[in-house]
Amino acid sequence: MPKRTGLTTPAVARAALALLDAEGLESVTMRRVAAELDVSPMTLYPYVGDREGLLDEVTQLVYAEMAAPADEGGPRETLRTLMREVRRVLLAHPNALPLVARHRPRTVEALAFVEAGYRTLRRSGVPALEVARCYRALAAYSIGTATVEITGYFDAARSPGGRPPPDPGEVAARFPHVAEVAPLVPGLDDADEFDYGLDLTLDAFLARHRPG
Amino acid sequence: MPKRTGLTTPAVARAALALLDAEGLESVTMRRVAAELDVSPMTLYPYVGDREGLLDEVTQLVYAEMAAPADEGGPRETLRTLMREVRRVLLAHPNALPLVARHRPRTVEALAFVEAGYRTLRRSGVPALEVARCYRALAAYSIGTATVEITGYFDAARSPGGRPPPDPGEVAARFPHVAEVAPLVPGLDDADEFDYGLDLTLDAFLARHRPG
DNA sequence: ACCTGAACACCGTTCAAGT
DNA sequence: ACCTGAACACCGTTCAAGT
Repeated sequence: MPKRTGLTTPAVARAALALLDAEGLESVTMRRVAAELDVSPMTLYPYVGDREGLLDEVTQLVYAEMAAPADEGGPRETLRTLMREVRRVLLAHPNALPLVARHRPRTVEALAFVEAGYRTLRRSGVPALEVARCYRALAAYSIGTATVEITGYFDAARSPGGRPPPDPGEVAARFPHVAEVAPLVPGLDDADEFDYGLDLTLDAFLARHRPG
Repeated sequence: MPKRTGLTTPAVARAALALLDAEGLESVTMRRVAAELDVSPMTLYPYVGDREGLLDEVTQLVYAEMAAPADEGGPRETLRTLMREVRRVLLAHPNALPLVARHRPRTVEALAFVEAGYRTLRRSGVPALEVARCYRALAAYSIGTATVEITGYFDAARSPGGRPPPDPGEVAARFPHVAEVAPLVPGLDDADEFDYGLDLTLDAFLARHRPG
């Protein structure tokens, strides 16, 4: 639809992604993105619909960065490679995590990666309905583990505004197991835990569908 | 610290939670919550620090609604009950999901539930470090599955702003497995898939720590 | 000590107008 | 047809002032 500015939807999304990576989600405003592109804020609307439409386009760019794995080796290895690629891209765009959690892959560029996952499972003989279940579970796994890792869910330091935490002595007295175990959680290695949980899931799933 | 208004931090958080449930996260503004309590916006600041502090307090209220399970039966049953309780509360406050994803349990009221989970595993003989790993994995599982379920991640209808989706014919031609499998995903039963994935994880985890 | 009003520096989006 | 400026109805937060 546009002409005079030479703008395109992906160009707008790319400017927004750069802003997202550099300054965070709350800095991705229609006005800031427009300023970055040297146009008036209202110019963006025909290209992206509204702010949430822009954020969806940004999410599609992130999905498009996930490279489909080569289709060699067993399904277990291929899916592991695929899931590590998801983790790699999400860690490269940590501020995009809330967007990935609410916009699924939709464009041709983004769906190539999804196709690879479905194809791997179907070719190894898993029925279509079971592939759907596995895909849903792996999507949840990606989002959940990335959230825990990226937000620093268990990092002690984060106490964002509000009241100070309750007296540690009181916590220790009332919740002895929290006192014992909680300090161990932030010391876990993110990559190790990712592989650990993924292997549990993949092993259990593929065992149910072993040919014969 | 306050006096003349009779306000307390939990009272402010309760007003904010009511607004969150009724109108969504973007309606939970300092000005709206203050209006609900018939005070000036600036009155809230001593009670909650800033907006994110208020949202953290709201999150603690949500965690506090998760009832600790009775400590009877095996760890598998107790953890299953506990995880279903997490799901129940998150579905009761769907708009709180992004908050749960960035604020962990912190208050005495919220930690009682966490203590129950740790205690169950420790009492059944799992070493503390392994309990930490299991807790981290279950937190990720809760957040991931709740995200997929609550946001309607796979529902076809959601196309939030932006361009129309690509031509379905083109998608089917280029991505035959997407065309075959993707329509099956939204038909899955959320509760069934929750239990399915949870059982996979718990079975695999507890098998590694069976006494003897 | 506790609360507030005005002000500052922002938002997304509508709408009428410009080229 | 494409782009824009002004305006509307909001934000969070700072600060000086009131009681």
